[in-house]
Amino acid sequence: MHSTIRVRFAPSPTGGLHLGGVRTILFNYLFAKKNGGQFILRIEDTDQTRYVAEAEQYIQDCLEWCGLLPDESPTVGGAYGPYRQSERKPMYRQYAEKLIAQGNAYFAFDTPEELDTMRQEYKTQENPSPTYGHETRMKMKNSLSLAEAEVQRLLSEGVPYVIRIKMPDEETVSLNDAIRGTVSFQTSQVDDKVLLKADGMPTYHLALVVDDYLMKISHAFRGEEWLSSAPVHVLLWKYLGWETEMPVWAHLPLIMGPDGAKLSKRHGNKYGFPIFAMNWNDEKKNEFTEGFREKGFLPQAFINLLALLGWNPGTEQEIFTLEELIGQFDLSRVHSAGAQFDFDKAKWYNHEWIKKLSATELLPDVSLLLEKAGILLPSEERMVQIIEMVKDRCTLLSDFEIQAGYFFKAPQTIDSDSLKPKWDEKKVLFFSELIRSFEVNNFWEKESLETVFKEIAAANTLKPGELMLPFRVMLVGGKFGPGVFDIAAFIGKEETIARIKHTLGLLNI
RNA sequence: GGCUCGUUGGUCAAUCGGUUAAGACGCCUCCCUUUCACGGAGGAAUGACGAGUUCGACUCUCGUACGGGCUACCA
Repeated sequence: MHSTIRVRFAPSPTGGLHLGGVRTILFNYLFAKKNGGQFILRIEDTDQTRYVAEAEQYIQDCLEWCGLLPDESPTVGGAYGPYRQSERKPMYRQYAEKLIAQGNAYFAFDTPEELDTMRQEYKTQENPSPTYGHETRMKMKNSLSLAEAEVQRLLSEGVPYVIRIKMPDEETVSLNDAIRGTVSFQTSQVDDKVLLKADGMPTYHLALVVDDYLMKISHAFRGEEWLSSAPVHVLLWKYLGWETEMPVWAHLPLIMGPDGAKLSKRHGNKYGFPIFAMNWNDEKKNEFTEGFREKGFLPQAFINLLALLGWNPGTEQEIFTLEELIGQFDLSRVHSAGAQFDFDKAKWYNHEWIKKLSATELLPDVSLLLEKAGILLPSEERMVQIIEMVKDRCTLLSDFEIQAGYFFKAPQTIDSDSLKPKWDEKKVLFFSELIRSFEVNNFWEKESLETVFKEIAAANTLKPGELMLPFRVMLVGGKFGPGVFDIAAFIGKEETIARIKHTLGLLNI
C-alpha cells in the first residue's frame, strides 16, 4: 500500500494543452491537495522525433497561469526523478526483457510495411481493423512464431524489433475504476500492444506502468479515452509483480464539442472559441491556436469552469476559488458521462469572476491589456476608478478595451447614424450653449455638470432624456458605458468640449 | 465490424425508490436604469424506448435504440 498520496499527469510535449488536459490536471491536483498528497508532473516525451522543448515550457507556463504547480519540478526532477521520460530511457528495457523471460512478452520483427499488409489482408466486412493479437500473432514475424535459432539470428544481425505484450488467450481482466466501478475485458479482444519501440523508447503503456511504480504513484486519473487500454496496464502491473502497489484508477469523463464528439482543435476553429489554455504556436505545422488566456479569460474563471465540467458539489454554488475547490472536491461526485463544452457558459464564469474581483485585483491584467492596445496609462488611482466604473460591463478581459477605451482617447468612430433621425436645429443650439456654459464652468464635477445640463435643456424647452443619448454618443462613440456625467467629469472639461464639437461637426455635414 | 463507456430541458446539472423533477447558462417577458450593463421578478423547456422487480421507479435489473471512446512502433 502507498503511504502517501501521489498523483501525476503526464502530458506529451508535442502540442498545446487543451481543455481536457487541463481538466485532468485540475482533478489530479484537487484530489492530491484535498487529501494532503503530492501532485507530480511527468513529461511524456516517449516519442523523441516529436519532442519539442518549447512545448514543454508551454505546459509549465500554462500550469503557472492556472496556479496548478506540481510539487516536484518535472525538469529539475524530484524525489524519484528524472521526470522527463527521454531521460529515463535506460530504465525501461530491463522490464520489457523481464516480461519476455517470463513469457508475457515477445520480440516482433515485422516492418511497418508488413504490418500494413497484415491489416489489409485480414481486413473484412466484419472486421475492418484487424489487430496484432492472439488471432494473428502466429502468422507474423515474431519470437513466438519463429524458431528459436531464427530469432537469435535476427537478434544478432541487429534486425530492428519491437517488444509486444502477449495478451493471454482467454482471461477476464477487471479493474476497479473509482468513478465507473468494475470494468471487465476479455483478453482475447485486446491486441498485443507494443511495449518497447524499435528505437528503444518505451510506448506510453510500458512507461506509464514502470514510472507509476517507480515514482510511487497512488492514484492514476486520466481521460476516458484510456479506458480501453487499461487492461494492458493492469496486466503489466500484475506481470511485473507489482499488483499490490497498483494505483487506484479513475477514468474521467470526456469533454465534448458542440457536436457531441470529443473536443478537439477542429471544434475551436469551427465554432470560434479557444480550446487551449494559452496561445499555442505550432511551428512545425505552421498552426496558430488562440488560448483562453489571450481570449481574455481569468485563470480563476478558467479553473472554475473546468472544475464544473464533469463534477459538481451537489450544492447550488457555482463560483469557486481554487481553495474552495480543493476543499469540496470529491471523486465520488465526478460524472461518468461526458460533458459538452458550452462557450456561453464559459463566458458567464469569466463575467462572474470579473465582477467578483476588485478593481485593484484586476488592475495588472487590465493595464497590460490596454498598454498592448497602445494606450498610455494614467495613474493607478485613476485606472482603478475606471475599472470600477466599467468592470460589470466586461465579460472578457479584452472587453475593457472598448468599455474603457474612451477614457483615454476620443472614440475613433462615432455612431452618428443613431442620432441623425432625431437631430435638429434645437439640439444644435442646445449643445452650442452647453459648450459655452461648460467653458466658464469652474466646478468640473458630476453634480454641477448635470445641473447645468438640465437647466439649459429646460431653457430650450427640451427634455433632458432626448439630449443625454446624443451627449453619450459624443463622449463614448456609441450607446454604452457608465453614466454620462460620470464620464464627462472624469475625462475633464477640455476633452468633453472637444468631443462635443467634433460630433457637432460630423452631424453638420 | 469488435471491445468498452454512457443516456434527466438546447447546454451544465440536483435527485442516491415516494419531490409540484432543484439550480445555473442560453432564450423570452417585465421592473430598475433618460444608454449599455449590473441587479430584481417571472416564463417557455427535461427523465431515449420497451419489459421486469416493487405498494410505488428518473432512481434497481434486462433488452432495444441512440451517442461517445478505443481499435498506431501517438499519447
